[in-house]
Amino acid sequence: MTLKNQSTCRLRFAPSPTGYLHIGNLRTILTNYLFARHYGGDFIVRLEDTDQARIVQGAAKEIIKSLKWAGLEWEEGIDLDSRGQIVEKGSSGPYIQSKRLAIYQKMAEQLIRTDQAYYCFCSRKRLENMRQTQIQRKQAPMYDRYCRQLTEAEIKKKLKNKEPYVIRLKVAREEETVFKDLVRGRIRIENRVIDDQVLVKSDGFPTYHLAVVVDDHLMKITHVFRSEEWLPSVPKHILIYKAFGFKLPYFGHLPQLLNMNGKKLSKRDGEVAVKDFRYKGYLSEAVINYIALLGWNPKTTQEIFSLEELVKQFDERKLNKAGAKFDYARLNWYQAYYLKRLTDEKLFSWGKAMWQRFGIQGVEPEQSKIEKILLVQKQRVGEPAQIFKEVDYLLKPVKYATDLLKWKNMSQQQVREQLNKAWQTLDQVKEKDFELERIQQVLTEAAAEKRGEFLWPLRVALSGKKQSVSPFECAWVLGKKQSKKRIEQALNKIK
RNA sequence: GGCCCCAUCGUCUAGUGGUUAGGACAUCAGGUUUUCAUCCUGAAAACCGGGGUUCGAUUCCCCGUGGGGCUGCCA
Repeated sequence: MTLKNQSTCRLRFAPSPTGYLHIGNLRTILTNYLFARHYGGDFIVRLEDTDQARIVQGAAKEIIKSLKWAGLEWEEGIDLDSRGQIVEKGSSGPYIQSKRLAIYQKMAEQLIRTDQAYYCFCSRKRLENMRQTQIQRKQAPMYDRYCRQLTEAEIKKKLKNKEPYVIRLKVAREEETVFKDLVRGRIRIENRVIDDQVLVKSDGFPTYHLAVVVDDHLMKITHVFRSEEWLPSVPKHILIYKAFGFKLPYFGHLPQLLNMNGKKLSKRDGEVAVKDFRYKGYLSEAVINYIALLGWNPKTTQEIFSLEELVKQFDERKLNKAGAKFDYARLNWYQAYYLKRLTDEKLFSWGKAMWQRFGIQGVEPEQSKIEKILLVQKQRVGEPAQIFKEVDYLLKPVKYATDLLKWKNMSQQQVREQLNKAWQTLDQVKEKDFELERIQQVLTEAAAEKRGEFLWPLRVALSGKKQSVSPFECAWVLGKKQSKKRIEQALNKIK
């Protein structure tokens, strides 16, 4: 039933520019993307800006940026040009719904001509009163179809008087809608629970229901994966498809992303915008890998997937039905995994941006020092935003209690001897040889059997901390001069 | 209220009409290490409940329960 080895499948992502791209939304997009790529089809990005009141300036651009950050590519739809302006590409456009109003109007009128839709002149007040009465009577709130009974003459008169109207779909309530969902299998809904859906609003804009059907048809969309909140709307869509005589696409309704309390993941649960993950330093590889496995898995024990690997292994039959809780701990594990494996080039460019956001105020280290810190810290993971703060002792002067220099029951005299030895050892390394490997080698040799006695005071002298990165790494990052100076300062403290 | 969807360790999940119910994250313990982290080893940890079908149900069916969603001139 789903096409295999067919190059003509076309899938889309159709965001509303009402806010930033939500992480749950990215997961849904990813499913569409993986399906399109796996079967060699097209991926399209269309803007659904039919709710004029809720449009947020700049949201569309931000959404596109998030998609690009995630590493997704598409052949048709809206995109950003080199100056960051929204442009359109592809031959099925326009891809912005507000530019397609004439199309929807024409299609809606066609439904009226064929007696499958009708004008409704009911005021919002009447609708609201009706709804309240129905709720009080414990009835399902639904339009009472008052305007279905209007005569031809009445309608003409009202239109002539420019009375505001909407266009509603005529739903045959005695029938039932049955369809096969790609994720959930057979679903049956009785039409008596389906309202005479508004297709065109009084401002002339289509509702989602009309626009999505018309556009998906005109843009030849073959498969639609979307969040399960759309499941109850499917009969409406199918009814519209049938009213037009359009061929149905395949639908697949994906479970939602939940917070750790099992509720729909929302802003209250922390930052859920894709751009926030990016800002905080999460790598797109980690985010993609993690969310791909929320609701889908390969049925093997493989946990690590690149985007390419996901495309290759994608199988819509392996999509899950149950909602998945978003667990930051697991995302962090992926983050650690990918951070460690970043090429130096990528690590440095990532780190540069991280320093700009989360660097230490009042300190402006050389680029090479930041790079050394990155190389050290990538092994130690933790919160991306803490990467520099965790090692602030390498960037700022240190303060510590003299006693901290003592390893177990060492005497001051012993500490002094060990620090002197460390100083001399480092002093003998030439400036140009002052690399991590060399430092580790000479210090380890100098320590011989007494690693604790030698390395602990040295590490404290260099870091001022009970817990820190290794003394080798401290010395390497600080450089020869700074390292010697810190050892001297430690020696002064125990005079 | 009505309708729809869902249900395996704390979390993401694998799996089967008969399994020691598997893996990963997190947790805990031990090891490595100058400390912390990493890393290695190990442990604890689950089939929502009740009926039915069956020689036998976590698995199939029904009913509950719980959770989620929809019920807008939002999407």
